[in-house]
Amino acid sequence: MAPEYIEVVFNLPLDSRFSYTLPEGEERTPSSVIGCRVKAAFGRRTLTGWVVSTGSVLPESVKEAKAVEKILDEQPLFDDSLLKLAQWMSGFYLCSLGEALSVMLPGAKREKDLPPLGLGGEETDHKRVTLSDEQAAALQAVNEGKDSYYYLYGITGSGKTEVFLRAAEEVLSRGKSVIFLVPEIALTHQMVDDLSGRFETVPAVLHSHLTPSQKLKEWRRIQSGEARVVIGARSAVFAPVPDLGLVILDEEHETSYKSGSTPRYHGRQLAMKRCRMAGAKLLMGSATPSVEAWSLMETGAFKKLVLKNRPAGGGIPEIAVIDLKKSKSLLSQELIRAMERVLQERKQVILFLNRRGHSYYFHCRSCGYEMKCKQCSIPLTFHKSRNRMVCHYCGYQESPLTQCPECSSVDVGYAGFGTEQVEEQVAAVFPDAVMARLDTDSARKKGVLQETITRFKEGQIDVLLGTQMVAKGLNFPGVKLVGIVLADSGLSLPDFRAAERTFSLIIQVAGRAGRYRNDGEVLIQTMRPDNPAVVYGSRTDLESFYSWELEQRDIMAFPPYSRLIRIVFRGKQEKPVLKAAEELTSLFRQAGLPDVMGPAECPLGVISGNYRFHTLIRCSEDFSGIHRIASAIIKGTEVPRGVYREIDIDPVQLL
DNA sequence: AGCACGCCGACT
DNA sequence: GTCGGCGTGCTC
Repeated sequence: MAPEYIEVVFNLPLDSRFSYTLPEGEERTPSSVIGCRVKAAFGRRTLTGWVVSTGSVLPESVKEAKAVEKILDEQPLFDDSLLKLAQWMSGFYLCSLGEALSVMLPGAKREKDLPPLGLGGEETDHKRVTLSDEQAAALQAVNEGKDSYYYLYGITGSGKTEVFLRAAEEVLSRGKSVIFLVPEIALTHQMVDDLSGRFETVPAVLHSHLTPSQKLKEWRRIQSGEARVVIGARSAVFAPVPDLGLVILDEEHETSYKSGSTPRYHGRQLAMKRCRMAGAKLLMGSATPSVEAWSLMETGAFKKLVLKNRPAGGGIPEIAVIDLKKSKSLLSQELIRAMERVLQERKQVILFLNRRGHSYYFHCRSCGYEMKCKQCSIPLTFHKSRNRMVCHYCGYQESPLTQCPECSSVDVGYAGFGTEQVEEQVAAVFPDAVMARLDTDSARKKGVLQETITRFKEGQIDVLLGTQMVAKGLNFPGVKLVGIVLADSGLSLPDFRAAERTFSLIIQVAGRAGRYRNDGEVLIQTMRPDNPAVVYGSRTDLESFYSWELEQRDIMAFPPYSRLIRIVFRGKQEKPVLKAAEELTSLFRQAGLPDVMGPAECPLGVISGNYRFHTLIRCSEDFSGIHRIASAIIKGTEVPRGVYREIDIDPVQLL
């Protein structure tokens, strides 16, 4: 008997499917609309949902199915393989099927004609370079190997991108498609420029800043097989390519591959799963692999391919560590002298500052009182240009104090530093240097980012002062000196990955300096010159760092020697939040889960007025067994009103 | 997640 | 007498 009903899921935390009939006069069959969106009455409102299956019978409790108001798509948006992937996501990350589908193609509205994206970038000339021996060997290994997962571990400037492109060409020549993942949206444009003209098809671009109609337009171009190369950030791993041959995941170590909201999926994990389901290959790459990836290379789960040399020249820069404890100023004499030298040669300088918050706070010099956000538990950051104290979590602002509320001392003021203060000092020491700032604040204004980068590339700027974003994938030929103003600013975070992040930052930043020249110079200022992340980072000694870090992880039974399941509870009232956390945690313990930690206050105990507690389940063995038990317990419990629960499988941030 | 219904407290 | 608090239950 042909099925009569369509089964629909919604973007709600509900596990059930809801049966509907097709609208009056609909000529399509139920099974032909699987993968389409529908507009349907749901309770007292009308929602958009996804058709995920068909049915011949209604559940016992349902008297009569309503008809769907409208089928929104002519053709399905998801095929069977993507529905299966969504199903897997829902089970693994503990979200509903509707939530999983909604992150795969969020906010898509109606279809209309738009010019395809991906054009308009400057055409780079694609002179065909000859591959070095190790590039050729890596390429051959990927093209001809039998493994599913490949890792291209190569120093900055060793030509990873060229290997990626050749591997993509090979796959395209066999009539298959390629998904190319980059860690953030800003890098998609650069990658589109690099790829345009290189392949016959205009690459499709997918990321969360596209408008819904743009997104849908690209989605259709991919589905139809017109665009066989897809470039995008995390969510592009769901691109509906009909015949997937290869997923490339650039800068594998980047934490932006992990989603920060439900479902908290990891792009690398999904790429692995999708490749396995499609029989495709996954090619990852980085100069500083994540500790997990390193460990998987050692076990052979990832086929390790190494690029040791820089075909375009440029050596490993000289890296000097400066102990900032001995310096009175945040610009040490050594750094100032190095800058003088470089600027005199008319070469460029990048000054790198790790984070803007934390390091620029307002305090009382008599009693140590520190201004903190009343809503969040973190220190307020002083913004001199606006003379305001700002919370970087909730946006709360107030004026700086003139007197200490604790001890009434008037000896209060700001300490530590942010880009603004570094800017001031540089301006004082080098009044003739042209300086620009590149951080999330200044990049918020549209076009400022691109303009600054262009001006810097053209040599109109002498000193570029930046945060995180300067470290990533931007190539500046004129840079001779890179200074890391305070390398260890992340080390005091209560996070087991702090050392890994600091180390990878030093290596990535240092890679900027020597990219195009042999005489690149790197200065690392630090309060902890003896910390292994700093020591091994300054020697570019990756082997030693990973071996030391893996030993620490082993001792502490942290990933990759275990896997974590984190459950966060939050709410405006502390008591019910803690109570809910305690109840679930004791259920975990009663079920005999071996390694349950918590509940404990989160390192950021209050954010935007919400109290936060978390419980960690550490799985040193039998992850899937523990995952199954924990899932059942979580699904079998409810949280009271006003308390919110978030599940994070394989968390990367524990704040 | 919403949105309704429903059952007890202080107010024009 | 009612307006409104948020506990509980349901959505095909």
